[in-house]
Amino acid sequence: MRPTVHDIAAEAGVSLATVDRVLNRRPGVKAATRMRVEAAIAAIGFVRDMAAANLAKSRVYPFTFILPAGDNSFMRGLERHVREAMARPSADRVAISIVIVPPFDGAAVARALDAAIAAEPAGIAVVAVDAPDVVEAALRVQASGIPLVTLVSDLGPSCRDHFAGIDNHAAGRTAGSLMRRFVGQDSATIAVLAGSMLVRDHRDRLDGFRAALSGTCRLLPVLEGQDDPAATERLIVDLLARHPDVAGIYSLGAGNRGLIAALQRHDRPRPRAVIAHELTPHTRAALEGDLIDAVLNQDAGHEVRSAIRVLKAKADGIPAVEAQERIRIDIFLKDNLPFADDADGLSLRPSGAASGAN
Amino acid sequence: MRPTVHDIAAEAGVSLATVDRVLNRRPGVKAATRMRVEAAIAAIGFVRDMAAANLAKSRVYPFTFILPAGDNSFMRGLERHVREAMARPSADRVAISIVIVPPFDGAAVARALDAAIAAEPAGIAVVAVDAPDVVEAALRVQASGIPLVTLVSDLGPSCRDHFAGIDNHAAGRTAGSLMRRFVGQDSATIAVLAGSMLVRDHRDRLDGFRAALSGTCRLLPVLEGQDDPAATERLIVDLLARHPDVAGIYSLGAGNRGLIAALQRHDRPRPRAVIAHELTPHTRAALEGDLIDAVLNQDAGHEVRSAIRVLKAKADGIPAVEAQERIRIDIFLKDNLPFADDADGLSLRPSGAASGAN
DNA sequence: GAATTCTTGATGTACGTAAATCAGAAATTT
DNA sequence: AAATTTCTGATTTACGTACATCAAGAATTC
Repeated sequence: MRPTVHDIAAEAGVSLATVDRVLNRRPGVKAATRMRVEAAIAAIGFVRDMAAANLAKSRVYPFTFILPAGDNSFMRGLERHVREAMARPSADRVAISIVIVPPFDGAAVARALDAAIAAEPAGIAVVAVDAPDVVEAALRVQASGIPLVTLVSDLGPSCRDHFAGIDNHAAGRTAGSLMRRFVGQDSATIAVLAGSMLVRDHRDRLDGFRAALSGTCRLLPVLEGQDDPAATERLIVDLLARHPDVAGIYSLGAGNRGLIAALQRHDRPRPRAVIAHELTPHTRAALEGDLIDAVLNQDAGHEVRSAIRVLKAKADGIPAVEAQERIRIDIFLKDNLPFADDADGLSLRPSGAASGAN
Repeated sequence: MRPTVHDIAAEAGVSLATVDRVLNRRPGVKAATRMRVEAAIAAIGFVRDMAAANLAKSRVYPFTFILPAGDNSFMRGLERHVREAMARPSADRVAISIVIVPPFDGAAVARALDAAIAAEPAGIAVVAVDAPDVVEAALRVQASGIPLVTLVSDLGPSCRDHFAGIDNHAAGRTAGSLMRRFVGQDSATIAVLAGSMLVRDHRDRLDGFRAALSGTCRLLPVLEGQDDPAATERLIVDLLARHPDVAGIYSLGAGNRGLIAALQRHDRPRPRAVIAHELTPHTRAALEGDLIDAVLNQDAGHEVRSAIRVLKAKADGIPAVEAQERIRIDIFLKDNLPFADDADGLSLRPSGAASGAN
């Protein structure tokens, strides 16, 4: 049996009330007595039963999640994972409210942050847009003492407590390495398709990609499709027409539907290597249909669960172990695809078994 | 506030005792009353507070983990993860005892299983050796009603309740796809290095690898190094001497130390593509030093946590959601390596922050 | 020495569920 | 109708912790 508070009291020769005062840092204990109790705690190796403690406290953690609207598969998958986390009874005593804001709209995110502050939650998670007014709002959040976690897309390290997302520079480097190996020859022509250079994660990926390829391939000017399927499709069709020698395409944003459509329409052999980001129903289908060679992915479920864990820890005043919350960069080929309802943004099944833990 | 048992009682117009009888399937409730209560549960959307329930039950889950001895980095990492799971206070009420048996020794595993049965744990996890006496012992475990999970290496599906490990055929296919892309040319000469064809996971990986490469490359006869560094090193040195044209090496077993040593000693350019399994300090160093191009990995921490979750579920009579417990096949290049104490088998740091959740 | 503060103990209630006991009520059998 | 069995209610204790209250002793100040 694990030692309990009673065992501490017996060991230290004090009453339960005193043990409680020490454990919960309540005033009214002489320094000498406090040390006796702490020695007893260490001696018998007591660890607080958090389940019982939370039960007694009947504590709830009200969290606010701010997510972008739009039909971006990845973001909708993210939202689904948040909703699953809300529904999951094991995710104890967290009460999440979701706020949806227009995509790529810094002002809207800033407003949502201020509204969240007013509601006084125990923590806020936000898919950030890297704009000055968002930074200011984030600083206001921190000033009001509410823990703040950025999700997927970061702000500067000084204006949030934690970033639950991947190292996008490393992701770009990974894409670059794969690209170099996949095209198989030096000085090949490579095209890069981004959503917008205004978002930090896209910029970071591009930097990493360039670094990994430096000197070995010829990079065409970056195409910006604004994550819009139609615009992206036009860009790619045009690219393929004007550069028949393109050996590889790296799509580092979310406009994969347009890319895939263009590749599908293309009548000549497609570029030797096509690498994209985020495993969605579309990229999955493209992988399976050999239109894409590799997909780099960040597991939205992990990110959401990690964000919740970190917010909880911060709310409890426990420092989160950063190393433990690092999000992996997954590489998927058609051969190691997980099942559809495991890791995807959007399940194609009707309701789908909740992908609870991992 | 979430509804409680009291709310059920009020809604159904029965007493708390009756609600308890229904919830815990105790006898002594008329069918009609039981249905009223169940309707009430559904109506108010009651979900049992598992934390409170376990507290009240003061239930503990004694589990036995049977792991192979030896200096195999992956296995030692696995053991470390089990010990971390034991130490973790959040992993509630599981009491794990670890049994170490000689590696590749079916008889020893079988004896350990029988000994475990005698101790009557709430569940057993075992790194299986695919031998007839192990199968028989596994069947005895099942006959005694104890849930059994195979870890990393499987037995037949009929003699265990669950397999906590990767789809090794898919892993082999993935390696094959990468290999084909990395060597970049058809009809290249590829060597395969295995531990032993007697273990199921190695066989499966080879099958998958062959399937992915079928018709495109020339596979040399499989080298069996018995996961022994010295023997493996000799095999590889000999291979490189006799087949200077080898374009790729796939190491599907655990003898990577020998492979790496041989590559290090090699004075001519190494084969274009070297792919290995399991991220350990050795393979990590080799990745970083460009001796290996890619490492396929199964996350030992995930596997251990998944095994525990499944055993717990089985012990509670709840069917585990198989899809949710599927273990990913990770692909690591030097560019997307996680930090050392994140996912590795063995941390090189002194004690290391426990990689608790994920 | 009295008044005040600080420290500690004793005790009780609460959280949501489990589990046991005993007493009735209702339904069934004789 | 009586005896029996089956069902249901009421109540209590427990799990491990949190938290509040009251009283009493110890230490401090005036």
